[in-house]
Amino acid sequence: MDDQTVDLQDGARPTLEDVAAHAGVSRSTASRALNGDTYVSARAREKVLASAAALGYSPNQAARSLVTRRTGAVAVVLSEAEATVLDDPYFAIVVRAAFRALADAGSQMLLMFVDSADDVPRTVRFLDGGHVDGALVFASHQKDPLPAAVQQLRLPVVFGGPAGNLTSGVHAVDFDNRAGAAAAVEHLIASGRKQIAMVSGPPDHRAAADRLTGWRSALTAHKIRGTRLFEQGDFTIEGGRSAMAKLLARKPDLDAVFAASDLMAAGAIRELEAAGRRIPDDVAVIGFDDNPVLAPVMKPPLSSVHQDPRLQVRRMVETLTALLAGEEVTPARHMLGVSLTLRESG
Amino acid sequence: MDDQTVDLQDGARPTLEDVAAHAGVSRSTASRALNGDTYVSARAREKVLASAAALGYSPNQAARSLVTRRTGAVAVVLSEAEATVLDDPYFAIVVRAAFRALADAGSQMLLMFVDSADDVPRTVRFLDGGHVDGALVFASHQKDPLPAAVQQLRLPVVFGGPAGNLTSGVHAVDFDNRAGAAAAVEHLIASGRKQIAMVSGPPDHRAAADRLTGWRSALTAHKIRGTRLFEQGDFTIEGGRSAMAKLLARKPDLDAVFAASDLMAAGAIRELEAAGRRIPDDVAVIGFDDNPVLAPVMKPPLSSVHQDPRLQVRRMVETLTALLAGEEVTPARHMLGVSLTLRESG
DNA sequence: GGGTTTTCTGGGAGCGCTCCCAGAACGAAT
DNA sequence: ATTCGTTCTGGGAGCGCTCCCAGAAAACCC
Repeated sequence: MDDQTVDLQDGARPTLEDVAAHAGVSRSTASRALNGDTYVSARAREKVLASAAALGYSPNQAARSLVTRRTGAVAVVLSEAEATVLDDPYFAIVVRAAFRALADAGSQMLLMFVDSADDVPRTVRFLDGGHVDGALVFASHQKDPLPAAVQQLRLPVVFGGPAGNLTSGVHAVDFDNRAGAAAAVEHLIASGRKQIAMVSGPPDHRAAADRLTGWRSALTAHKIRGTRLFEQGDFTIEGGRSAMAKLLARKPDLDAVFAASDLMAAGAIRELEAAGRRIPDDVAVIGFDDNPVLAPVMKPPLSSVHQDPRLQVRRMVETLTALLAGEEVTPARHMLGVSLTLRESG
Repeated sequence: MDDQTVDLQDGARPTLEDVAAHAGVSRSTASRALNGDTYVSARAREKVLASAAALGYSPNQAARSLVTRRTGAVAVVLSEAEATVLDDPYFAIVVRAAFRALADAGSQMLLMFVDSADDVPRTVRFLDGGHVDGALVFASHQKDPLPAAVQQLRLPVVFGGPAGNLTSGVHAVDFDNRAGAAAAVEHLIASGRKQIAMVSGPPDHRAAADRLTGWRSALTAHKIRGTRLFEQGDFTIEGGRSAMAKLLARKPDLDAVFAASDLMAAGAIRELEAAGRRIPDDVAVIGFDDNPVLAPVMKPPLSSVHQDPRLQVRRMVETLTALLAGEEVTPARHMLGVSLTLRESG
């Protein structure tokens, strides 16, 4: 028995030194054994591992990151109004998927919300403070100052969706909003609809703008007039409803509506029904997002453009992981395809 | 000008030493000035602050926590099936509120999900690893092994809702599920309903069990029979729907349903309508949670038992903060009141 | 004025870890 | 045996910070 007796204060956490003493080796050897380094004899490794288990050792992360300059944590930043984050299951899915993907990559997820421009300095300071190794940033508004500020930092960052108004030099994983919108409109046209209105989103919102562009381009591609038959909503049910009301006032005989989000589609449907229109008989409705808690359970079930946030997050984490590993990754906007999920509404 | 010239490697982060040199004071004084300690002359404080700003200094968190034994991070652990977390905006609200409350308390939020029992050891190891100062744990299932495991650790923990099967010795902030359920049933009774069925939740789910008890006790308090007229759902729309189908088969002339969640209430309503019942004329329906994205927008708008997750989280953070400050807090289950929000469904 | 208290300052130690380096141990080749 | 290379080990330095302590400086008292 060459184990040494090590007496620990009862409340104290064992240190590497304690493990080493218990195993009868030096601190260096213990460190090497624990970290799987080369040049450790099988005998020493075994003893160290056993001692670590016996003492219930777990390394002090602070001490380790002080010397390795790695924290093992990645920030996930959601720069979005509170209501949006709450109403939209997209973010719940993203957060969830990010946790998984990061955990698999050996990192912890530090979740941060940015509500208003006031929060930006605080957030930037934190990100710059060496608390995290990298960041995944979701900022869909063009006016959002966060992306530009974050990009200044020497911190690996991957954006989800648009990166504010940054167009080049950034790592981003986005959906092909334009193609998705076009696909929805193409379907409406193919099924014989003539007056295809749109409930658009805030023009400041990049994805919303792209969806509007997709709608418009599909119409023009088919030489259909009425590319101004759109009204702006704010991604809420109420906003969708009032936009729909305006559209009905402008064009009572419209026979289809494409909404830039499922929530707005829900509002539009409510307004249409209040106005006595049957769906999809009188008016077909297609949404965007394929909101899993909304689209399938609506009455009628909502057709919607489907996107896969989990895939998006996985791609983002892959990119960030490569960046953290020091690989040379050329900054690029990675485009993810979307598809049309047809249900009963259109 | 008594500032000293400090040359930094261009990529290097300035250290406290750099700031001190730039300000012409010692490292100790710089530290005191930056941390707002006592006994620093106004002159020195100003110079240090100016130098820190000029150099863009931000303290190395690892070095600081190595000596202070504080990480400045708090884990928020959601031990819940993935689907539940996604479908239920309660968690989005909780996460959001926790971020705010913790940020206000000067802590970062480390969000962790525990999907299955397999995740428990990993999570416990992490929490025990000194990465966080404390934890807020949400674990609503009685069989969940996490609470007991976490409670073993010498880590300040506050539970949200039930703490698995732990009943005493824990800090917890819970809602008065029983009283809420009873209030809903009381209202149904008062408005003349005679056959009040219930769509309950999984018996393993503490809150669900309490809601069932509340329903039952309200019935017996009014000497109403039929305390076995309940069917179990699983907190999903589909589960609510099939439970409702069973209830209708058992008692076609029931005139009210209390559901242990809004999602199940939604399923119940769908089934009731499919069976030709009008709501609330034929059957009154009351849910639980007052799900903000669901209850107000349902057709008809759903009456529901309202609870305030934000308040819950704030209380939890208050308790944790006190614990972290070393205050002696007697472990207790803090009960939060709930209220009945009446809309059109019942 | 000397003495005492209060305010302020700088140096040293040390938190627990990783990494570098010199040297020991061990085998294989001369 | 002697040399050489490889494998393995322990000690020392240092990451950037906070805290303790001794001592300097200022302020206040008789």
